[in-house]
Amino acid sequence: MFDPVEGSADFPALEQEIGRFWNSENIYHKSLAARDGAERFVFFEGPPTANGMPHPGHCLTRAIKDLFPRYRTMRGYLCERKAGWDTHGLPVEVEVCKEIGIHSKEEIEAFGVEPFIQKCQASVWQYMQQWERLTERLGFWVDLKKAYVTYHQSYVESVWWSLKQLFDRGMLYQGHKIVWWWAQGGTALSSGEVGQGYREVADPSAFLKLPLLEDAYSDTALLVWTTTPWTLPSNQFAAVHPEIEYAVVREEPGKEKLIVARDLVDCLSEQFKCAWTIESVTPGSALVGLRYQPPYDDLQVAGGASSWRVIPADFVTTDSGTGLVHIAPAFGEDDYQVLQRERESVGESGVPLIHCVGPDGKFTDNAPEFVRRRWVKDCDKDILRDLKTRKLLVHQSQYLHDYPFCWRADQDPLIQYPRESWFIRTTSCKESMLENNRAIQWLPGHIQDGRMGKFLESNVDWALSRERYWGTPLPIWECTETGKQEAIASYGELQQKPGVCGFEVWERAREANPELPEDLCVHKPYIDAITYQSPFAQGARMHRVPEVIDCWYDSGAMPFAQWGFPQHGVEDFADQFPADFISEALDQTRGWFYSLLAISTLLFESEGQEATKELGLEHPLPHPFRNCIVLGLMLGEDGGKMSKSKRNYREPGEIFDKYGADALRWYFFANQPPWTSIRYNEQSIRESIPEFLLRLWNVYSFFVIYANIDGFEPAENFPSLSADAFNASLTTSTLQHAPTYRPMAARSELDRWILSQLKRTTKEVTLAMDRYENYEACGHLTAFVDALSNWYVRRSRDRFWSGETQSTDKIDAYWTLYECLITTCKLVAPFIPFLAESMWRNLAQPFGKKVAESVHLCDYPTSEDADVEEMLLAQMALLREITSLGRSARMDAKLKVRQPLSRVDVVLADETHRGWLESHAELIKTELNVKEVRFKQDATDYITYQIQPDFKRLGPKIGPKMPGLKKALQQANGGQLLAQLSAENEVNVKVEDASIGLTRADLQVRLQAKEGWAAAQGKHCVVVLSTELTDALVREGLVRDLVRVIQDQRKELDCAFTDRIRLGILTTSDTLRSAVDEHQDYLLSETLSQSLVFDQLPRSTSLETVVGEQPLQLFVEVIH
RNA sequence: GGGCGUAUAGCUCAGUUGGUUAGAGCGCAUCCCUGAUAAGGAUGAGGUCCCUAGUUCGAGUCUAGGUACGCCCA
Repeated sequence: MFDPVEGSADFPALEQEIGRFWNSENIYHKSLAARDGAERFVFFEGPPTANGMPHPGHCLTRAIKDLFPRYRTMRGYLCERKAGWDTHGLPVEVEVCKEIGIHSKEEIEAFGVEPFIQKCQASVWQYMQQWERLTERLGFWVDLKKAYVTYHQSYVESVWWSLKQLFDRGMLYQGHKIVWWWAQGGTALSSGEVGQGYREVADPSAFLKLPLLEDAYSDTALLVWTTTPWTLPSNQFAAVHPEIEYAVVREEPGKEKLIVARDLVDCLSEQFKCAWTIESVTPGSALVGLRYQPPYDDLQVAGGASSWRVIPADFVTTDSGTGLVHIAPAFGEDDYQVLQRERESVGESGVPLIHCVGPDGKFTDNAPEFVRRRWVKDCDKDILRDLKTRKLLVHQSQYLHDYPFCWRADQDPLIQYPRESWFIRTTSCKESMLENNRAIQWLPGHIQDGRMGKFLESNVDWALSRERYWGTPLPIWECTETGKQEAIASYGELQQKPGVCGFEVWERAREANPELPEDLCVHKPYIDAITYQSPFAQGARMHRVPEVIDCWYDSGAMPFAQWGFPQHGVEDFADQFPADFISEALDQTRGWFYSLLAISTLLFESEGQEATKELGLEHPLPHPFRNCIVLGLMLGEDGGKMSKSKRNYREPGEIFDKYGADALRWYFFANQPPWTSIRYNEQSIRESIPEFLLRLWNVYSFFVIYANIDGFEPAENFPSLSADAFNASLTTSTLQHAPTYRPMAARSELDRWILSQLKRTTKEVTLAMDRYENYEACGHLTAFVDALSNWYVRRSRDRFWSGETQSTDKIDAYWTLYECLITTCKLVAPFIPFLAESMWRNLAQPFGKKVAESVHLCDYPTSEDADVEEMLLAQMALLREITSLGRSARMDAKLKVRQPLSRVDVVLADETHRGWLESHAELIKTELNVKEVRFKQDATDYITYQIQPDFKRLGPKIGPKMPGLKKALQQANGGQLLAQLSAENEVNVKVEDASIGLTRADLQVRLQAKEGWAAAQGKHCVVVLSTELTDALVREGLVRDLVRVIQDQRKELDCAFTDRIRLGILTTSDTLRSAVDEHQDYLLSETLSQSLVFDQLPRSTSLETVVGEQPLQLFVEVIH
């Protein structure tokens, strides 16, 4: 006996129960143990941060991350799934600041770095429970207990180790970086944060003169444009494009001359409402080197001789401005690079950075007196007024553009500002990164050359350091005397240093609070306290530099840091690198995907190869991952970004409770390829249930109901097989030992058909999944379940209902359906693990402990080509088309299926399968409720043949003659043409004076039903109905209709399937009465009636109704 | 402003190396089935394949330009 199955499934409840089973029986770990020693399938978990609520987007990521490891495990690979948590970074600090109600770095310092860090550590786990619940409820199998955590000491030390490698190889260096700076908060913002804060503002737009100091250009000034007047006191250069032409213009004789790009002369003079005449034209290159009078010369610096000159720059355009660009290297990325280049050409010390703004965003004492100590943006107006009085301002207006503000304090504009920063020389391994990138299989493919490729091409050195608190401390110690630096790879290494001290700060903290996690000892401020004797100078001490690192580096280091490599996990790392599969959303291209690639390439190539060899690693040029599915972004129900405040999505928890995790998973996998951005939509999730889950469930439930009624016991009298011979996944090779099991070849055609279909599906699904194409795989599964439900089961119902419980045919049907279901639940297990498990547990249960206790411990089905009867599949498809067309024709003629008809004629476009179809006339008759089926070859009475060239075949041969041929064939008599073809094998068609010889293969034939027939045409055939109704047919139809009414009534009366009834019919219709007389036996047996009278039945319910057009009163009495 | 992507039925989305009648599900309409039954099934209506130009015998598909939206970067 199988456990009875509910007709209407409660998937959420079922899933909870399965989840408990997995937990209590440790199924995940058993699935690993079962693959012990097998080839690995390596999966890396991109660590989410647990200090934000998980939302539907995370469900997609986690569903995909679950699908392929499950699939591969069933395919025989060992796939460990180690969870991970990203715990460092600014977002954590911001959360904590919010909690204690502070903002700036000063306030953090005042609050105390120590308590602040402790709060950060605690805050990291704020939403841990929600994450764990979601992970479990979704069925994402991942080892949460062994999760790697980026703030853990072992992780931090692993990161330190890698940074020391880089430092020792000169790949880690200090330099300046122009950052977006939040002056009020005293911190740089990451690009992501800056991106959030752009909004349109009106800034001043000023055109001003920079008078040239060269004799050859007396009384001439450069005209430059700026939208940030506050940067003018820091002006250092004026840039021109060497290949642009510049014009010297003058408004009227005697007045001063101006230099602007020639192409902009008209546009600017119009804007300024002045009439310029061009005096001369010169290429930009001729202007290079000219000295000019800066707007402010308060910053005369010794040795700054090369400043305040015209320099060449490629980024200068004539799209806006004047074609001459004011350069303030302190306040612009491009500008800063100009300075760097100048420094390279004249020697580092030659060109100091002109700079008169403090980190607080206020002018320093180097600035002109009237702006000192004032917030720079407030000084724009005063600076312009000052320029005006000095007659340097040519024109002034407003300029609308996007400008970034602080995302936390949206009144604070950000400014670009130079900061001392640590860099990783990623540009030195750009080529290797590109090479690695090419070795990765990206899905979708365009990421490779597109977003990732382009990003790598424009690679700049990685700005690693952050002037923050909660992050992996940069493990560099610096000599107080000489400034010389060295990198440290572990806490232990530090403890070994001569004259080391400062551990007491940590120890005191630990004493004061024994609960404090040990891991904090490698964090600020404790680590900062540790100093040691300098090896570089007698008596000097080594102090750590204050910075922490970019948390993207943390995540990119996970391939080795998750194991604590190289202090621990050397073998684990060797075994599980690189990854076979990773997946995250598109936004990780420049995030995790890049950090993985960059770190892996940096560490393990060139010099690193030596270390690689020493450590026994096999991969000289690693691509840290082989296959990467880049998920599309998930949008809210309104097509906009998902946003909590807009409430444009459902919480995952709600979805799980209402529809279940399988429904959500199937929606993700089967509705679109995962890389398209999808619109999260509750409706579609709901629809994935009847479309697939419920259909499968219904077949399963059908099987269980009847198997139990008929006592079908697959394990009954099963021979005792050795453990080797008995496959715990219940494959054919095992089932075939059952005494009543007959080989596929011996079974009926329908059985062979569905089993062929099953095997083909298995093959297609496997091929698709091996290519990481879940969407395609789901398509095949949907088609199979449809075939199983809507053709196999439907066509087989009579066999299951037959009274001969032990007939071979019936038992074949059970075995066929059983095998289909057993295999299907293995096929769908990676996709909808809960439902699959529930089915498996029940279906396999008769075999007891010999079978796998979980479907996820099974081997994935495989198929042999030889078992697929391709011909049969094609024939059955044609048969289904014929019945479908027959129904269509009936619909047109308004003849319902219950009304028997005398005949259908089927005209085939291709005669290949005619013989087979003729032998299946019986089936067509039943499906279409007709008395006779005729296959006709010549059917010109009701068919016209439309002949078209086979474009694909003839295109290359006849090319331009195609339209002519098409027309000629259209006009020809199709029937004749085909007749001629079958007689002579070739016909000649005249096209534009040429004659083209055509064979049957060169043509495509379409059939078209002529008007006036109840006919329907498909791709391969036309079905024509005989619509003539004889009295006998009408009578038969009436009885079938009557049967339906009686069956309705049985249902109304809550009859059990086996209840017998008595019938009474009162009617004035002779037609109906004679119809009933004629078909009485049929009527009685169909409705399980013991008797029929044309009279009332006293103790019964009655029903007034109409059958056909005949009114009657029906009496049904249930016999108890 | 630059890069990448997307645009196909009322909605959500497919659409193979270019092949001439563009598909699915939902919704809608009409109907069927009634021993899987608060399910199931059939049929139908519904399309300027974003626009313009080009390449080609042939373009939803390739090229160029444009429009709208999204993401990334500024």
